[in-house]
Order: sequence, then structure tokens, then C-alpha cells
Amino acid sequence: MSDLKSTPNPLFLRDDELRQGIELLFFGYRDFTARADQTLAAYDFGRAHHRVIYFVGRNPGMTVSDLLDILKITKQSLSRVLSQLVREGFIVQRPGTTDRRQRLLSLTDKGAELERRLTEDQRALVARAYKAAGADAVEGFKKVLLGLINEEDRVRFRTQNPAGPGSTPTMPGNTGGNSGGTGSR
Amino acid sequence: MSDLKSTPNPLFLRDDELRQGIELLFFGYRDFTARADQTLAAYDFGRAHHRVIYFVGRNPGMTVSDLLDILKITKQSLSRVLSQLVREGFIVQRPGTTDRRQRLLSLTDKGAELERRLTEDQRALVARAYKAAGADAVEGFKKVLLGLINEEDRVRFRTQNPAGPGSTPTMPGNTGGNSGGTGSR
DNA sequence: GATTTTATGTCAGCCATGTTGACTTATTTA
DNA sequence: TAAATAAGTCAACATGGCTGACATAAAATC
Repeated sequence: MSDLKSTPNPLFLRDDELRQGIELLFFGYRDFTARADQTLAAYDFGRAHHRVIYFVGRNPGMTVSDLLDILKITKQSLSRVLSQLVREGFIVQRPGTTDRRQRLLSLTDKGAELERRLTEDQRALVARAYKAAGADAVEGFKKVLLGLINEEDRVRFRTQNPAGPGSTPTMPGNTGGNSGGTGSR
Repeated sequence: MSDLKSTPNPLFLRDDELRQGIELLFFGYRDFTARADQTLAAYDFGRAHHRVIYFVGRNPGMTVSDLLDILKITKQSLSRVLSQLVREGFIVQRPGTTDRRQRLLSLTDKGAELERRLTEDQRALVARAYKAAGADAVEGFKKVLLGLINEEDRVRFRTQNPAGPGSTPTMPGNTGGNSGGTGSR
């Protein structure tokens, strides 16, 4: 019940086409994250840890504030996983050089190793899908996803840049969603 | 670990391309779900409710078992949200005709109304991204996502089918992931 | 130099949504 | 009649969001 068809839209904007897109996103994302979850479980970590490790891996020397901005969670929430990762030797913190209040984050060898394993899981999955779909499809895939992303974060992506200098933080796991922001951030 | 580049891969399979795909998925999915979350909050519902409402809406008369199979959560988890939705008049249960142990689920008018609002949020978002990207891009988008989905669920999608009879259950929100299955299912 | 702001962290407790385990109640099947 | 199945319930636990209230060190400002 429901879709009231009859919009003078191009075919690809028909109601059921959009529905299908919604569903593809759901299942696609679900399976995309499933792999890494297994690896994480072996370390007794969750997706929250994955995200931290991933971003710190991509932005060595980033500050806690930087990380909070990307993750969009409260510092209390971050603290839970971050301090655990530090305690267990996956991440190190060193005081900022110019601003000594900061704690610059980076992966230890151990942390980098885990990061590699986690990302490898997902990379392999994406590579398989890319290969099966072909280069043109990949272009379209990126274009559409980019359109789903809010303006603000969209700039993180310079699609088509053949060799970025290496500053395009991203993230793997999943996020609750509801920010709010009173505790911190 | 990690593809030491230098693989004779086509450009679109390069390491940083894959990384970017991973990141696009993360941000894209995050923002894709954000909209509906707001609507849900107004009803004091979460994504779990969304999923139930969505699937029941797509499969009127489905059994609880059917729903559990799709959601891949335990019946105890489902029970929490389902009974709430029934209690508050969004979903009705009626005994199965042939097998009276079953409780066939369907949306009430109130439930259908909410379903419409929720899906509308996401549909609009997807439509915007589709429109901006163009029909060809949409094809590619679907192709790649399909490749990310596990074989089993992939059959739910008959991409390219211009007018399915209406049996392609899907889901919007997000899922924890870890099944396990002792409690039920 | 004293005051205020900023970066980071911590304690405590709440909420949503997963999980496991143990059972109960109908109803269908064997 | 006995066993299996569909659905549901109670209880307890884990993860990972959130809020509020503070604490500490260092930087910035007056």
C-alpha cells in the first residue's frame, strides 16, 4: 500500500525506484559493516573502537577535539573507548608542541596493525563490489553517495582528485546519530 | 596486510579509491538515516521502531517469524518495540487463518501514516541525490551496492525489474549486527 | 599578574537496543 | 498422546549514545 505513483518523474525517480535505493542502502551498509565486526569481536572491541582507530590512523597527530568533530559524539562517549585504546596500547597520546594542553593522537604499531586488518576487511569487500560493477558504475556510486552527504562533510571529498595529499578523514563503523551536545564537544 | 599498491589494478581499484568508497559509505549512511531519526523522535520512537514499521508496511500480513528473519534480531528484542507499537495502535495483530498460532502483522491507519512520513523523509533525500547524480549514476550506485550485499539477501532485489508485483521487503534504519540466536528466532 | 577561556578528562547515572537463558501458552504435527 | 512450533514473557547483562557537574592544566586576555 502507499506509493502514489503518477509523478511525471523520469523513470529513475519513480517511487519504487527510490524505495529500492533505500533498501539497497540498508542491506548494503549492514553487510558492509558485518565483516569488520567479526575482527573487532576478537579484540573485544566494538564499532566505536573501530571508528577511533580508523580516524586516528588517517590523521596521525590529530587532537581529541578534531576527533570529536568528526565523530560527532560527546567527549564522555569518546573517552570510554579512547582511554581503553590508550590503556591497551593501541593509541598513544603526546602533548601538543605549540599548545601543550592538547593530546595528539596516533596509532602505535599494534594499533596500526589492527587498523590495517579492519580496513582490509572492508577494502576487500568494496574492491569485490567495485570489480563486479565496473569503473563506470563506481563513478555513479560515488556521485550518488556524495549527494546524500550533507554539504558540510561533502567537502571532505574531492572526488576525481587523483592523488590527494592525504587529508580526507573518513570513518568505517556506524554511528548512533543523535548528537545533542551539552556534555561536551 | 594491505595491498601493497603496485597491483596491476585498474585505477578505480587503487587503495585510496577504496578508502574513499569506505568513507562515502559511512558518511552517506549516517546522513541518510539522520532525517528519519528526527521524525521518529517526535513519536518517542527509535530506529528499531522504524524498521518494524517499514517492513510490516511492505509486507502486510507477515508473521512474527518472517519479521525476525528479516531483522535478524532476537524475538526478545523485537518484542520490546513490537508490543509497544501494538499497544500504541500503530500495528495490529490478528491470528493466522490456517495456522492460528501465528500473529499476522499489519499497519493500522495510524501506522501507515507514520510509515509514509518516515519513508518520505528518506525518499526525498534519495530523490535529491539521484536527481543530482543522474540516471546513469543511479545505475552504477545500485550495481555497486548490490555487490556489497550478501548472496542470500541479494535475491530480494531484481534490479531492472520495471514493475515488481510488490514483494521486495527492505529496511531503513540500522542494525546492531551481531546475531547469535539462543533466545529465539 | 590575575582572570577567563580552552583542551582534556572524570564521575555518575540515564536510555535505547542488542544479547542470553529459562519458561509458559496455544496450536499444529507426528 | 507426545513432540514440535509460533509467539510471548521475565530477568539480567553489554554497548554505546547522552546529560550534568566538576577538575586540571595551559593559553589567552585584561
